[in-house]
Order: sequence, then C-alpha cells, then structure tokens
Amino acid sequence: MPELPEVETIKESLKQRISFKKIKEVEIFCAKLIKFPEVLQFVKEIKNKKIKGLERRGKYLIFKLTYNTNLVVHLGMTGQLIYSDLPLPIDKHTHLLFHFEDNTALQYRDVRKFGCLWLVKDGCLRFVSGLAQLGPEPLSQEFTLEYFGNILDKKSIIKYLLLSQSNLAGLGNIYVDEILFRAGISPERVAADLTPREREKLYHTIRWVLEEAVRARGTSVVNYIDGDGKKGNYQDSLRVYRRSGELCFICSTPIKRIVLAGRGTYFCPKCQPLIPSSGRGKKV
DNA sequence: AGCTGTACCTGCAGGC
DNA sequence: TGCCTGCAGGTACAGC
Repeated sequence: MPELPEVETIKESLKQRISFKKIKEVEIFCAKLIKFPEVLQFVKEIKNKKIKGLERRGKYLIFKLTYNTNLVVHLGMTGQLIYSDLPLPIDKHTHLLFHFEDNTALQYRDVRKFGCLWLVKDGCLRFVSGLAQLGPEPLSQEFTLEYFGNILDKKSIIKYLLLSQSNLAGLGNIYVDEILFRAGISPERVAADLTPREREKLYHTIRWVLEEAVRARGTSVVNYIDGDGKKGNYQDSLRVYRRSGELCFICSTPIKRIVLAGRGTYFCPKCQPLIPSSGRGKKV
C-alpha cells in the first residue's frame, strides 16, 4: 500500500492522537509479523512504555518510546494502522492491538501480511532490515541535484534505480510511474544516458510530485487509509498508473503496461519516448 | 553490479 | 455458481 506520501500522512494523523499515551499491553494474533525480538519478549518490553513521538524514514514508521526504545513498523503492501476508542471493529485481518492506558487503542491490520514490526533500542536501529541502507529523503535538503547526478551515473534502468531504496528513500511503484510520466522519460531508459536537461527535470519532478501527493494526503487505489481511517485524494491526479489501454491525457495515445523490475509499469509511449526527448526540436 | 525470477500472503476482477 | 488466471502500493534472496 504505502509509499512516502502515504506513510507521511499516517504519521501526521497518528501523531496528534497517540503522542504521550502509555501502552498498557499489546495483543498479537499473527506472530510472524514481529521480526525482533521474540514475540514474548516483544510483548513484555513494550508494556508500560510511553510514546514520546513519531517519525518517518522512507516507508518506515518509527514510534519513539520511553527508555530509549523504538517501535519500527513497515506496512508492506497492505498494512494499516488505525487509531480509535474502544470497542474497535476487529476482523480476521487485525493482527495486533495496542491498548493504551486511557482505554483507546491502535490496531494493525494487514490483508497480505507483508508488513514487519521491530522493537529495538536506540543504538540498534541498524538491525532493522533495510533501514540502515536507505538513501536520502527526497524532500530533504540532503537530496541535492548533485547527489542525484551521482546516482544517475549508473548503467541501470531508470525505473529500477528510482525504486531502489538505497538510492532514494520512499519511492514506490505508483509514484515512480507518475514521476517518469510527468518528466517525459521512458521507464526503460538507461539512467546514465539521461541528458543534463532530463536529469534536472526529473529531479524537480520527484520533489514536486511527492509534495503534491503529501498535500493530497496520499493515494487510495485499493485499501490505503490514514490513522483516522480516511482515504487520500491523489488517486484523482494519477495520469498513467493502472490506466493501461486508456488514453493519455496529453496526447491521447493509449497508455501501455509492461513489466519492469518485476513490477507492472505504466507509461505513455509517445510522451515518454525511448530516445532522449529534445524538448525544443533538438534531435539527439 | 545490475537485474530477473521467485517467495511471502490474500483478495478481487474477469473469462469461461 | 465455481474454477482458473492474472494482478496488486512491499522487500529479500538466490542465481545468472
């Protein structure tokens, strides 16, 4: 489900609700989602810890708890974190229930169970798989045009490169396709072959699309909802994702679907040509 | 080094 | 109605 804008929206919606609450206990109905420590230890250690704050890094949510402890959550494809007063509507996809001292609760739902949870001390965040290898946040100052230029100097397919979390943290399949469409770059292009002009366009498009999507509170294609159970709005702005066969909003060419990096990839063959686009008639 | 295929899970839509 | 196939926002890992 969730890429950077969705996780950011969940973080913001939950933050106001659960900050400074004390976790009375946790009920676990699907143990395999807990990656560290052992389930019994997890239950024991989280008990009576207070939530000091909530952070996001890439697609990871990090609950800052008292006693230098961190609850790290990755939502996988279909994970949801929903806060509410008791009694909560529970179903077979509810796998964890965090009970707070004031009788409110946070539930973790996940249809496909690809999500993961870790409970680690401050110095041990590197033991959370994937977290330490994350590249810079695309909306931070750390993500400069210069840095982007360096990672683009690879003979890698651009779609693959943008999906790799070690290059850039937080992009997923929807936003990569949408970004490449808006930048007019074919997902099949080799990164190192992009012209300086295309690199700059792509850099600014990444930031612009993500900012727009955060402002729209994320994309709800199938089952994404925020911490209050509300849907996002960016699905109304999608121009290629899941539109195969439908006409391009710019040139009316049918949108194509291919498989790249193992993912369904949507693009307009005319607006995103395989040859570097000239912009103003300059042929390459 | 870069990339593909596969695995992990469940649900849904579409074809027959 | 049922059965089958393909598709789905995630990552990890083996193997070319």
